[in-house]
Amino acid sequence: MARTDTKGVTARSPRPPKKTSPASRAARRPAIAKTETPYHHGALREALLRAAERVLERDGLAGLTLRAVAREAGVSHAAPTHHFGDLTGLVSELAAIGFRQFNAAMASACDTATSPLDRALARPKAYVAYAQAHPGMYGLMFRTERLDYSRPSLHEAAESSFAGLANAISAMRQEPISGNALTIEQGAAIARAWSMVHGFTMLLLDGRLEDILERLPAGTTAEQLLEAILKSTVAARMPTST
Amino acid sequence: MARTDTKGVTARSPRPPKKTSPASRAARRPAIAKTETPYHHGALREALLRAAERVLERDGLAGLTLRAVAREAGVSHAAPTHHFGDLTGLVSELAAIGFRQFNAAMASACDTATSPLDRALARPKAYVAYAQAHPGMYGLMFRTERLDYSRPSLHEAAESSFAGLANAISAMRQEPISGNALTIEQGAAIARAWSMVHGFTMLLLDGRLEDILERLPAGTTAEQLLEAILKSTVAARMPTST
DNA sequence: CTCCCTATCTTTACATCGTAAAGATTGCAT
DNA sequence: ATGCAATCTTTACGATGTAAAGATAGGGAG
Repeated sequence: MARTDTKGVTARSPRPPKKTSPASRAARRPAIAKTETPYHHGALREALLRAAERVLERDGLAGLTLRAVAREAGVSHAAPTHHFGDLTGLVSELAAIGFRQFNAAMASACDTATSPLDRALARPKAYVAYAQAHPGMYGLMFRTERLDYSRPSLHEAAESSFAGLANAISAMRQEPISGNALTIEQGAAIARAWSMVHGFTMLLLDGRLEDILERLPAGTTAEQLLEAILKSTVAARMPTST
Repeated sequence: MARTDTKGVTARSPRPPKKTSPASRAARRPAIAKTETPYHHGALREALLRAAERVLERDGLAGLTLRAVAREAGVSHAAPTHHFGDLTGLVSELAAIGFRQFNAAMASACDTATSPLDRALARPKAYVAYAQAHPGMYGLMFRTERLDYSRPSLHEAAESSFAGLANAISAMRQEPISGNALTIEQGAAIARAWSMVHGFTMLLLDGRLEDILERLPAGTTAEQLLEAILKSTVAARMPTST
């Protein structure tokens, strides 16, 4: 254990001679064991991201710290710095992964839909389903102030997610959306759909909908509540659907 | 300055004799100055809450730490512990204050409305307006995992906020809402309204609506976007309003 | 009126975190 | 082969939350 950051070890211990003996590490890894943690990991960046996702799912957003991720990956606590700069960097790259997962889930949900009403319900339901399946990741994507949207990967993934939403609204209104300009009605339609689903998701993940759910007929699930919301909304807004 | 937590002072300094001389403090406060920080503050709890609100508005959610609040109030960093237990306690009490402010703002907004359409628009607009005027507080109330809703003050204030929402929906649908049971339609109406406004607010505070706003006709404000959303929603849902 | 008890506040201590800086190691180009 | 640069580890430091022990004062019991 050359790693100093193992949990529970006092950092203020009286330290040995100033210069660490160069032999100490080599002695433990005598040129035979390549499986033993080599000094140069080779693919640390990806390993750290995988570790971060594991930590996020296991310990939640609060547990997602630089040092915890380094521990999970089995490297020294300062190793992530070189690949991500700081916590914001790591978290932003992880959020980009989340957005890509999310986009993939949305796309596959749209494929399975047949009727136009199904198409209208499929996306929001997939949206909430993703958030429920990956609450930590969703929280990371939408609730963290420590996200740097100037990072290309995150910007791109989030932008793509937004484009998917705009396209869905465009399809539902049966009018094309010009890339750069929006009418106030189009903007309102997009913002409304997004606000509704995002708000519902946040309230659900925060347990704030419990008050409503427990007053509904016994056994009513969040999905059913969402569906009830969507159906009345869509019925009032879809053009001439029987 | 008997306070050790003044920013920028190394905590690891070689400390003087084990026992602090009891005269040191008395010498600086020689029974004359009652304005000089007395050992017993008298109303520290309220002073800490006021300080916390100041810190929150000045430095945002990230700056709202126990020690920062103690500094702002001019007491030792451990003083808040006695009154709030831990950070969750302080933050929860502050959130309760926020909910009460919020409820008051909503109530006064409803008073000024005249026409039924105004009544329908007044609440959501006041909701977003509050969040924009107090972004830190709103974030504290709705985005912090460190809230303990089992605290009576917070539970009560949040409950009252929810009741206000339910009443407004009840009035708009022109049907009374029985205290304990809800039909699925009623629940959907409440959850939809709340999700929409909450989601819009979150996205707005997070700057996620900028993408939409800058594509709208130049100079369109968030309020106008919200109004466009609300008008189409209400028009589709209000019973026989011209 | 005095004395002690208890609530209130301060000091001290420590584990943890993010981050900076310097040292160690290795791959790779020259 | 050799030296440079990228990668990883050590060390260090300020900040935070929280626990525990010490200091102070207000107020009731005698």
